[in-house]
Amino acid sequence: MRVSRETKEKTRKKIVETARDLFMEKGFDQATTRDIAAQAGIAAGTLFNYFPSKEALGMEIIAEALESGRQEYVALRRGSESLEEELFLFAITGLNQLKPHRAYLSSVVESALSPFTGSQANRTGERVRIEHLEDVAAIVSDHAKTGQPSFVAIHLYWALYLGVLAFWSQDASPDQEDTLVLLDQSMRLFVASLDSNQSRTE
Amino acid sequence: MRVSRETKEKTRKKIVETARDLFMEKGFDQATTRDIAAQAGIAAGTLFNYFPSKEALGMEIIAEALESGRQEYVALRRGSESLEEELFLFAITGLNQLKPHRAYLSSVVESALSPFTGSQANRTGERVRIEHLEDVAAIVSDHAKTGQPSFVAIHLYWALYLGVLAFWSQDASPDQEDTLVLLDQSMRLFVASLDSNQSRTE
DNA sequence: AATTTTTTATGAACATGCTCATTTTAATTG
DNA sequence: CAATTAAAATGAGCATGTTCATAAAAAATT
Repeated sequence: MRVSRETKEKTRKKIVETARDLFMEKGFDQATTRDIAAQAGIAAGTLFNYFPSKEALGMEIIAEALESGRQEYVALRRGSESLEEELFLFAITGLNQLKPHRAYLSSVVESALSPFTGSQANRTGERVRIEHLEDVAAIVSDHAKTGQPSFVAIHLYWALYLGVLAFWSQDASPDQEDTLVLLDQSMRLFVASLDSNQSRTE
Repeated sequence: MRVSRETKEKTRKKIVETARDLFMEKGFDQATTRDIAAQAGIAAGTLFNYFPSKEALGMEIIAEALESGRQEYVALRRGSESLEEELFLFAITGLNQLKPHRAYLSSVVESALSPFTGSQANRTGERVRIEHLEDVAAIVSDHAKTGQPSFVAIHLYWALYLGVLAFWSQDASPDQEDTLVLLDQSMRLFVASLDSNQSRTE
C-alpha cells in the first residue's frame, strides 16, 4: 500500500522545471516537446504519460504561479479593504507571480482560459478558472453586496479579467503601469454591475 | 495593365466556399486543409498561395459574415436609438449573420480575435477587430457622450464583446436567449464606464 | 510565332504534437 | 531467488499545417 515509485513525482517535477526554463528562454511555441523531453532526460513519448498535452503542461506552470499569487494575496490583505480594493489586490498578486512568464503567457492562456473554450479540453485551465471565480465570489459575498454574484455577473468578471491579463501580457508601458489603470477601471465596473441588478444565481 | 487572370479570383472564391461548407459540416479542426484543397480541386499547397494559414482562411469566412451583419445593422437602425440600443443592435446583427458558423466559431475566433493576440499573425482578424472598434467609436461619438472613447474604454469594450461572443458560441438556452441578457448588461456597463471618467484618448 | 519573363500550381518533404504497440523496469509473490 | 504481475518508459509512426524547389501555364516582348 506504500507509494509506488516516488521517482515518478521527481520525474514530473523535472519535466515541469525543464519546461519552465525552456518556455522562459525560447517561448512556448519555440520550445518543442522533444526539446523538453530531451533536456529532462526522458523519451519524447514519456512526457505525455505525465501531461495530456503541451498546453496542459504550460497551464500547470501558470497554475502554480497563480497559486503563489493567491498565497501572496492571503498574506497581504488586511481585511479593511473595500470590495474594489480587495479584487484589485487579488488580481495584482496574481500578475506579480506571473511576471516571469509574461512573455509567453498569451500562448498558453489564450486557449486554456479563454471563455471560448468549452468545458472540455484542458483540465488544469478549467480548474484555474473555477478556483479563481470561486475566490472572487467569496470576496464579493464577504462584502455582502448582494449575496452571491449572478451567473451573468461572473461571466462579466471573467471577460474583464481576461481582458486585463491580455492587456498586461502586451503592455509596453514602463513597468506595465498602464495595466493598473485598466485593472482599476475593470474592477470598478464589475462592482458597479453588481450594484445595479439581476440575481439569477444559477 | 489589364487584370491578369481573373481565374485567380474564381479559385479564391472556390476555396472560401469549399472551406465554409466543410467547416459547417465537420467543424474547423476536423476539416483538414487537404480536405478543402481536394474538394476545391486544387493541390494541397495551392491553398497556401491564397491564404497564409488555415486560421486566416477561417477568419475570412467570419469576416464576410460580420460584414453582412454590418450591412444589416445599417439597414435596420432608425437613428433614434439610445447609445445602448444602438450598440446592442450592432452586436446582434453580427451574431445573426454568424449564426451558421456558431458551432465552430470558437475555434477560429479564439486566437484570431483574442485580445491576447499581439498585432502580428492573422491580418484579417486584426482588420475585423479594428473595423469593429472603429464602428463602435463612431457610434459612441455620434451620441456625443464624451467625444472619442478612451484607449482603456475601447479595451474594455473589446473584452466585453468577446465575452459575449464566447458566451453565445456555447449558449445552450433556447434560441440563445441567455446571450441577450449578457449582451444587454455588457453594453449597459460599457456605457456606464464612459460616463464615469478618464480621457487618455491615445 | 518564337523567346523570355512572370505568375501560378504542384506535391514531396518537413516540423511537431501526439498515439500506441512493445520493451524495460520495478514491485510482488511463491 | 525465480517467476509473475503491474507500472512506466520508449521511440517508431501518424496526422496535419505549412514550406519550398520545381514544373506548368500565361503574359509580355521581340
